[in-house]
Amino acid sequence: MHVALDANELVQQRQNKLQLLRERGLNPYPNHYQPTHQVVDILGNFPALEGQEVSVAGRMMARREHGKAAFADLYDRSGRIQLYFRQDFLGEEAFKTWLDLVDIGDILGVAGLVFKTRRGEISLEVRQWEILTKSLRPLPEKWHGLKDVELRYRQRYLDLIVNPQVREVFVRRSQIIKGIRAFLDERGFLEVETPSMQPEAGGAAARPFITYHNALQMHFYLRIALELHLKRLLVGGLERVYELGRVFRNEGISTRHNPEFTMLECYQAYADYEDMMRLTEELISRVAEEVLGTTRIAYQGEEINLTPPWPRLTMQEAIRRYAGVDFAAIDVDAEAQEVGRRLGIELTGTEMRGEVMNKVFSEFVEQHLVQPTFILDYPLEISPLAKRKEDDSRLVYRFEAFIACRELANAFSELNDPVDQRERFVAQAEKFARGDAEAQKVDEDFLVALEYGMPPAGGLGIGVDRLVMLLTDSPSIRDVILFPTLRPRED
RNA sequence: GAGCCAUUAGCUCAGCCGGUAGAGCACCGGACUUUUAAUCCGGGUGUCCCGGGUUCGAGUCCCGGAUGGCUCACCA
Repeated sequence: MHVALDANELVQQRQNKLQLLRERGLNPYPNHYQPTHQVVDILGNFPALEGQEVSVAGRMMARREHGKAAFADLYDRSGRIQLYFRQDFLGEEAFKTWLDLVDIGDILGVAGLVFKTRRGEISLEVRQWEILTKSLRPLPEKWHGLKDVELRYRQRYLDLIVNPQVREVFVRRSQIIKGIRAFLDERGFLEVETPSMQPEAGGAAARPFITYHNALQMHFYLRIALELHLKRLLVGGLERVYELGRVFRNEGISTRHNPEFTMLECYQAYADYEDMMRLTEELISRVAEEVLGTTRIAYQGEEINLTPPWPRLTMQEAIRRYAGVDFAAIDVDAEAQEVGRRLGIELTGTEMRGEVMNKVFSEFVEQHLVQPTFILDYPLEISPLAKRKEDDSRLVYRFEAFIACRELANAFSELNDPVDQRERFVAQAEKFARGDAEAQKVDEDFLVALEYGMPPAGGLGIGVDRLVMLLTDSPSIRDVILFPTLRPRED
């Protein structure tokens, strides 16, 4: 891939042209160019601009030669405009130089008169042109675009140049994130930033990345969640906070998992998980409405209706419905394992009741949750940071939102009892000691914060990349991350 | 981490049963002053992913490796 610059003839030809430009006194990399218009301004204001002189800057992407005249396509960030070059308008020398020394892919500034061709296309009759950047490598083909997915990810700039749909996805991603901010800001949430490098990685069940700080002579973990620091801010009285932040999980890569990804977490004092359900469905439907103009979307051929309210189903009901077993009647771990095995689930024999429940859920229920659905009341064993239910101490006030069979949001009434929290951490630490690399450890610093008193609160986490996938109809998370994690290529 | 698939010109791809490398676009030379996948004439530009092996002969068959994709595992 890292072909030496002189490796092939096409590059050599361009380098020769670069040299010739310099010899003719043209700077192939000038410092400055000030276009008067963007392409979209010209296309959108043709009646007012017809016959006027304007200038635009952008990348030349196609050329159609006709002897002593030629057409070219110029793209800027707003769109494409056709350029018309004529020898008798430019003079023989300027015309020939453009013809001989400018290539597809070069970045140009052009000034000329706005007109419409015989075929009705708004175009620019070029009176002056200058090269703004000489391109030394040939671009991928215009008709088929760049298809090689490996090149698309490794050289995303090429993907963006030649595949216009790709740009659309990332424009939309930006709009989605802006929409999330606007929604939360309106409701009085304060956007904050918390550390990415932490002495312990907590707040989720995941293996962390480790890094090393030289001056402090110690290891840090890259965060796997935003949770524990945001809750410290509730203790501090901020009451409504959110962070849109990158988190890092040292796990496998798939169409739904990138090692670094973007999470939204928000926390609201004096709210519970019911409030967070309403917040979740309002947030997602509102963002869809803003970005797509509708809450009825298509994802990979499925019609999905995001209009609130979304149906709610407890995890036990869902399992009863789709797997035909009733965990409410099961109390001991061994009995739960027996039920799991009968359903064909592989178990090691160390699973607790709630862990079996979760496996059964994943295996039998998730595949049915195409339309937005809240699954509520999760087992306590797999929810060490959520508040215990008052009417069933085996469960917690927690829900996940599923859309298109995928977990999109995870939320709960936050556990603020420091004694209970310590016990949960200890249980997690025991699992870690038994070899569960994803279990959490006791976060003493966080416990001290809770001991000062955290108000009752609801918290919500949303996988932003997965939301963007949903709203851009993208099948892979790599389609919504500009530079997804890849193994570096050895040469 | 496992299974399957892919890797051939700058890009998109073909290449049969093993016989010495092909197309379109791009590019180079020529013609052409309103074309738009411009057109017409001429030109193939290559580490067939890498390394071994089998064979008279390997893009093709076998083994190993690299990278990527999909599925699975992992991801409460």
